[in-house]
Amino acid sequence: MSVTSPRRSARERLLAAADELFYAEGVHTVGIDRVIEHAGVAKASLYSCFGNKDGLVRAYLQGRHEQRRNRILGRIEQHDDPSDRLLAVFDSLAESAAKPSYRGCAFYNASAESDPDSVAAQESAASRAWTRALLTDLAREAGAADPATLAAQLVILYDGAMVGARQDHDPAAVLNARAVAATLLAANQTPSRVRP
Amino acid sequence: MSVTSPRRSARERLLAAADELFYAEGVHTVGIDRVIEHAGVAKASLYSCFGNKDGLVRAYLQGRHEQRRNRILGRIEQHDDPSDRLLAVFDSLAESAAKPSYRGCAFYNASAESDPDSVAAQESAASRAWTRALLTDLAREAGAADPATLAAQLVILYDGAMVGARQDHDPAAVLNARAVAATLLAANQTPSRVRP
DNA sequence: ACGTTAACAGACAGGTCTGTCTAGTGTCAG
DNA sequence: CTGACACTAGACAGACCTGTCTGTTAACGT
Repeated sequence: MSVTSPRRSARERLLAAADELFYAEGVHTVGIDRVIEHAGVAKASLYSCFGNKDGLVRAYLQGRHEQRRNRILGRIEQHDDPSDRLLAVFDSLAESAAKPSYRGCAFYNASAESDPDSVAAQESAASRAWTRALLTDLAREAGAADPATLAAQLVILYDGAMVGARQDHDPAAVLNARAVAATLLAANQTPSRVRP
Repeated sequence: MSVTSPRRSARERLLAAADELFYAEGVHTVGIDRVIEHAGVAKASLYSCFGNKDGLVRAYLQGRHEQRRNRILGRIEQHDDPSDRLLAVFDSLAESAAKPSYRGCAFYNASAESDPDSVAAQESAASRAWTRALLTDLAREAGAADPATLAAQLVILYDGAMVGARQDHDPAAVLNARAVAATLLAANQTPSRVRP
């Protein structure tokens, strides 16, 4: 009884270990043996839970997507003003990029080491489609004259901020991107819809 | 006689093969055997020319940097107007991203599969520093009020365009980034310096 | 003619990686 | 008590990867 379990299940420990190691060092660099050692789990448990390494990679990326989604939606909900809600997406990224463990976009990193039709590419596409749809909705709600085009520009800023913060070891790129996003949004808003 | 050689040297063929395979499939995924087979070169020649695989990776990335540098500078020289010269950096990227073989930034891709103090990370930092300095100079010559800040924003757009064009298989991201860059430049230019 | 140099082909060692398999341990329901 | 279940430990096969080594061939300068 007490809590659900005195020790987390093998699956949970494997996912936690994969999340940490794959993100820090890359899905290709980190071998199965490293993951099971870090998780304190037998190899057979890994193959019983996830089938093969690709299955573990997929679960790792899906978990990353869900975490990111929850962080962003949580940030958005803290605001009422439509412009603030849109910019909250960048605030969420700023928070992530400020952590010492930040290593850029898990999806891009994973697909950079894999072939174009790999699990990583599939999950990356899904995650990008969600982000783009979210930004399009937020742009529309903020009164953008052309939500789709503005969202495309915001995606570029978001991607560029992720890359820059990682490669230059400097989260300031996210603040710069947020500032440009605010400028673009203001320029794109239909004046008649602006409330005093 | 005739041309310099009836056949390119082993070093040249190795670099060409490495450039093609490493860029298309990743420095980690592609093994030494694949490279020498594709180059039609003996393994001993590779180790004689480059010492080890890291040496080949370094030469591959340095070659990529030089090619990119030449492409960009060639584009810039085609223009006299300072704003056009700055935007030529994005035109050069648009040309690259339109090719079917485009796979994003070779430096980011290579460093995504390697540890933070690897050859890839070093060459990536060098290449990024060059790009940032170039954009700062071009921004200054175009009359930007704050060349350093504008360059930082342009780097974000450049990175974001590279990532977007790759992950979405759509070079339109570069055109969007170029449009935003033109807007930022116009907003940042000191009006007094504009010539009629 | 001769030595140097660059290049070739390919075997080999030593290591790592994925994935399978055997065998044993602990827990819990009925 | 018993059987199902989840898990552990670790050996193993087969593939692949880097780097070394041996031996051969061809061009070129002196």
